[in-house]
Amino acid sequence: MTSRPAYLSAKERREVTVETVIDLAAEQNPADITTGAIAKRMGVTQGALFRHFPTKDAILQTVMQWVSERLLARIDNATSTAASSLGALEAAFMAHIEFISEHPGVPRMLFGELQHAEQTMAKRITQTLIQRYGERLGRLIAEGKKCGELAATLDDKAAVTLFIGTIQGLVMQSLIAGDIRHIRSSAPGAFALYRRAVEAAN
Amino acid sequence: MTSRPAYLSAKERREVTVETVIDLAAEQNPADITTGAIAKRMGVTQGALFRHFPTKDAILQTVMQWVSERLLARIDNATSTAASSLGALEAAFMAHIEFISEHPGVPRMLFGELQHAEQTMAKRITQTLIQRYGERLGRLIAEGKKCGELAATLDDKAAVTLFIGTIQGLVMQSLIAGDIRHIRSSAPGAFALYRRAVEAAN
DNA sequence: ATAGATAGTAATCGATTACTAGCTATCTGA
DNA sequence: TCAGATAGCTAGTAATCGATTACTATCTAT
Repeated sequence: MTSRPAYLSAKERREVTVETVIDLAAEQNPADITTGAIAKRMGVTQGALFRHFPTKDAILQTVMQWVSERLLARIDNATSTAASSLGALEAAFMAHIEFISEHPGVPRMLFGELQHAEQTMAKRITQTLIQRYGERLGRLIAEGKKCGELAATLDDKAAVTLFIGTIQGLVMQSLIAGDIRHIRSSAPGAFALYRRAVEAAN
Repeated sequence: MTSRPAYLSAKERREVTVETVIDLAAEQNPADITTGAIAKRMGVTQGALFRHFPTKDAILQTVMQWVSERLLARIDNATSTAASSLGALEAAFMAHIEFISEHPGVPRMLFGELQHAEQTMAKRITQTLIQRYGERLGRLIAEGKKCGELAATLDDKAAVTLFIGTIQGLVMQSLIAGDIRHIRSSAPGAFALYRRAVEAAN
């Protein structure tokens, strides 16, 4: 029986903090997540957080960085094994849905960060994430048009926006239903519609 | 030169309060709108608000009620004059975009309310709004399928979700760009894609 | 004109927030 | 083993928030 150490290293504590914030975001409004709530969930006093992060925004920065790396890695991994452009888009779509299913707080934090008026670092990281995400999608779409799989007349930017919007619609629906699990079962039908919107006529 | 009265009636003050909140939501995170900020914008002290509203949530309730009535009225008006189901969907889409252009804070407040974990009255009103909105769309879609204008195999619920998602995607794009004005010019292209997704093959 | 009703002010309250200082407990490496 | 480094705790701070109270200014109906 290995007893876990009473103290965590700085690195471990930071990792646990990130996971805790993401867990909390799945249960409550990200804007209402206090440093006290994070600490309580970790079984630590509130002041202890500030041994490892200078400010609360630094915590959120780290969280969004974590999200950014993981999500983009999943997308890259999913699209790399696809045979066609449309297949890659579908794989990316499903990978994103899978990621959200595992971390339901992520889309809430994402949108929450974008809402801020001030340019916080956390917001900047979030904007960069979506920008990179959009670039990857744009590449897939351009590729699909070139090889005739997608409609030649397709508006690339609109196709990217619709891709993100399709996911966002599913997220919103699950927010209203109050049950994130439905997002997995609704995802194939949602992508089928997206496919119709972008694919070439046959 | 008509000088406006020093005091407003209770009714007028409530109306001004609603408009002020919607204005503020266009500029900052709805979650960060304080009673002090609302009062300051109105040129009144913070305590004065509580002459006309028992709590802050009562203010937000009134705001969401205002949004609900106005938005649904616009949708109903837009769809009533349309010749076809697809035309009605397009009219509803454009009416919604127009509403958002006039009140950029509205989609932010909507999403913000849905984020809350607790079942506040303001959240309940927001859920009802989206439910009614969805019902109207569902009726248009079912009608379009019956008359052969939309694909017979179309998944009704997915079509409703995608409609809302398409708008949500435009909102998100404008949040990132930091400029709500682009939503108007991007809207036609976005709806063109939606149309491709739902219309019957020809 | 004036009395009652109502709209707004000034000041303050208690609760909550992010953050900090000073101390203690635990870990780690020579 | 033991000393320096580090993780965590206790107990605060100042600032901010929604809400209340006691009072004043303005409006309105007779």
